[in-house]
Amino acid sequence: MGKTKNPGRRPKNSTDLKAEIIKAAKISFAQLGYEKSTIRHIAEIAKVDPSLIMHYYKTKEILFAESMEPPVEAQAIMNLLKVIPKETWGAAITEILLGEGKKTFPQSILGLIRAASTEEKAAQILKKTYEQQFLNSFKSINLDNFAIRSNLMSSLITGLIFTGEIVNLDGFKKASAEKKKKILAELIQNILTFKID
Amino acid sequence: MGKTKNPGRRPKNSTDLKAEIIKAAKISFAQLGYEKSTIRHIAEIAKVDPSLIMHYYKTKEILFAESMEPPVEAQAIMNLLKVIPKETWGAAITEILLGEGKKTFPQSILGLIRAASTEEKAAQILKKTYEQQFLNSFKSINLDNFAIRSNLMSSLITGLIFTGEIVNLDGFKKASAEKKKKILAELIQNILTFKID
DNA sequence: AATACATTACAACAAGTGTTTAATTATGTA
DNA sequence: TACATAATTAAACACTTGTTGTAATGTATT
Repeated sequence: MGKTKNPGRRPKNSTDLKAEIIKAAKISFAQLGYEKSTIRHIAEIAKVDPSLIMHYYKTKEILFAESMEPPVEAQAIMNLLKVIPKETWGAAITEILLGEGKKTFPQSILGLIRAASTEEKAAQILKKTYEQQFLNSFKSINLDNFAIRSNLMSSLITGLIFTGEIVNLDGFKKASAEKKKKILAELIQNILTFKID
Repeated sequence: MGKTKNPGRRPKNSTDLKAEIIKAAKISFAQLGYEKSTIRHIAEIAKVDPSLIMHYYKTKEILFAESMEPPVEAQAIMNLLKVIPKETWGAAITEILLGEGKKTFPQSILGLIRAASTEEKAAQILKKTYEQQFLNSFKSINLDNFAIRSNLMSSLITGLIFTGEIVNLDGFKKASAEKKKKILAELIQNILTFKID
């Protein structure tokens, strides 16, 4: 892996620098946001010449857009809610989000959140993500006040990631995996079932 | 208010451009974040020459720091919790946050949230704000798991503002003021009183 | 072997950035 | 009235940014 000092066409099975660039872009955008992620910096991470980035992706905006694929645990939630009893929703969704091995929320969404603050495009992707993930799911099972409840779900996830990863509050983060799950399940259950009207 | 085309010392009670600058900086940082808020743009809003900004505040970072005063409804919460019954906490805090005339969350905190994504300094201020506002309050009344619960409170506020103002989800925003209060009260009450251990 | 072409590198540009320097005007003070 | 000094501006500097132009080198194809 890495920079080849000399130019020239590479053999078919050499390192795919185009992929390397996207990988680097994802890391940089997630850590630094859009503006602070300079082409030169991304190039350095990918061990690539800056102009190579422009060669493959014509502009920084395109690079950004292509490195921001929305996370897709979407369908899982909808399918699940249809077949399990209401009282177990909280625990079930929690399992999707934090279950088996994942002790934190998906990293990809952190990048989206960070970038969304200043990049309209990121905000739009994030919106669509949440809508697919929650709004559509809740709507399809005819949950009352689904728009509000899905907003609250999105809000919960966003808030936890933001306060944990960006603001560096550790109250929730420091809790044991078990405790975290229990808490999250409780909150979600409440959001989905508390009486509104 | 406004730019005076000619240089020269102003009479004692002329418009205080220094204040005008901070006001413009707040607006710009809140709307655009740190990087996109150029000195020239801020100067334009304040109707002032860019170099005047550098004259009063030596660097952009200083200007940023001075325009980020933390919002201070802090004490109110703590004092309140001490004297009212547990069952009314949710409604009471809601009243502080959304009561009387304020139909949205304080604007100043939106700027902090937006900037925190890329500016460590803003993140720190936000952290301190939340700690003063919630953590200390909850601790002082010996609320069980106060660190977790205050993290959840911070998370709730952050999430609602972020999804509402940045991601542009409108499920919650579109609800009537009355409904909003009711929902917020319910969520807060749950966060503060649900059984953890 | 010749040629086309994909892949990379180097160097430079134009625009925008934060910042500095020097000059200009008006006020307060002696 | 004269002078020091605060308030403001205009112009430029040094640097970084995204981006481009051009050249070099290798692989695939014929």
